[in-house]
Amino acid sequence: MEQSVPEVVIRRLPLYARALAFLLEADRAVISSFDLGPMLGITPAQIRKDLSYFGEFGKQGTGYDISFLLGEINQILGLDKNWPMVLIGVGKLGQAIATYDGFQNQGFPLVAALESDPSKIGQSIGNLVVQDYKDLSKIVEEKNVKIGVIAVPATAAHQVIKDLVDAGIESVLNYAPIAVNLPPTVKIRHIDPIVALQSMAYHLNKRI
Amino acid sequence: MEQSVPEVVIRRLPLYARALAFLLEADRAVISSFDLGPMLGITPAQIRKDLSYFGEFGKQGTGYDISFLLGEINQILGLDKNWPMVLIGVGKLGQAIATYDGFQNQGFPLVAALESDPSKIGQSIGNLVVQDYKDLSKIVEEKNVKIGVIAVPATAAHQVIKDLVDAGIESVLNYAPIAVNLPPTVKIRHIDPIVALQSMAYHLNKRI
DNA sequence: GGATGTGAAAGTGTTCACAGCC
DNA sequence: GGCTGTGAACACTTTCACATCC
Repeated sequence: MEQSVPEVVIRRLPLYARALAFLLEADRAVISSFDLGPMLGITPAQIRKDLSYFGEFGKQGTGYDISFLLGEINQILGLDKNWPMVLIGVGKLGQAIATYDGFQNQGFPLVAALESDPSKIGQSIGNLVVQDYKDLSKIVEEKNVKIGVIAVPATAAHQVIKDLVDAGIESVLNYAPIAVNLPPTVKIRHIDPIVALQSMAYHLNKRI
Repeated sequence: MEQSVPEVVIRRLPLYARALAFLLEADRAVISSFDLGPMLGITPAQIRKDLSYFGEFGKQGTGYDISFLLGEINQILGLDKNWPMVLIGVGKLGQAIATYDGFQNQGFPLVAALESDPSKIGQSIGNLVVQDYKDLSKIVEEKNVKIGVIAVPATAAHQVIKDLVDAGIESVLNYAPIAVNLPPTVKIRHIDPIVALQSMAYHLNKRI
């Protein structure tokens, strides 16, 4: 049962949740680790091991009840709750983020969009009115925000991350092309297509 | 010297390259692993170990010549070359991708944008004219494309990935919310902010 | 029979610590 | 003195293989 759960395991849980949601949608009721594994490119043993960190969810000889397991994973991840987010930066990228409805739909609604450029403050994007970056702390506190989304230029990103942490943010979704050193209490995930491409380029380059 | 290089190491090289480029921009000439590590949240020992897979680039007592090391890493990753890419899907996300100039600037130019929706074929986005998805293989061959970028809905993504592989694509940058099982000769990287958020939600949820 | 859950084994990746060099 | 490069030690992750249960 529950010991300290490896970070890699936590990163795979969302993939399980998504696959289970898909199967449920397709009216499947039960799935075994042997059938789920190939769908995700993960070995059946790994799926079973991963789930064993949190409990015993399957039935021997049968597999996992999809609806039940999905509910359990959603609860483990906290996806049964809403996690309001604040967006920093409403340039081109920030606007794309603000008008993407996937965040809202998946329980991660943007509740504020902040900018320091005065010419942008007061503008509407999506269903938000752009607010002054200076009000960050106030907004984070008032709306009980734990997640910050960074869509500012690389040059500004380090300062913004510092400010977010000072304001009490505990998780950062970072679209700026930078690396950072944070206290382990603050989690960060980088959305960085260039870095992704560069690591694939290595493999392409090898073949020549 | 060079043995088989762990995949994690290859994924860190782009971060080293970016940091070195930044330092070079700031007119720094030399850096030690002890100074570079904290910038990236990576231990100095790891940086040295990573680089040791490819050769000996530093000077004892001094550190690394930034310009030289950057050049070496760029060469290892193949960033001294251009890697043309083909985009599949020109919906909202596809359009954002097509008009983002970072790909072009970093040596990953989009050379074609494909769609199967006839109403979109012929439209201009960025500096491209949307072409028929049916011509995928032809375009990949003619323009010697090795990288495909997927910006289609989840429901279509599996088929598109199959088609890309059949057309000879070796690397996939996937923006669709799916997981896949591919032969190890084909590399894939997922850009998936929801999955990133969900794994952070776990840590937020734990504290409650 | 067919699948889970899990210790033990194998395999990877990271850190240590120090000889060697500038 | 200061820093690299690297075997060896350690830590973490995955896979195996099997007892257990439906």
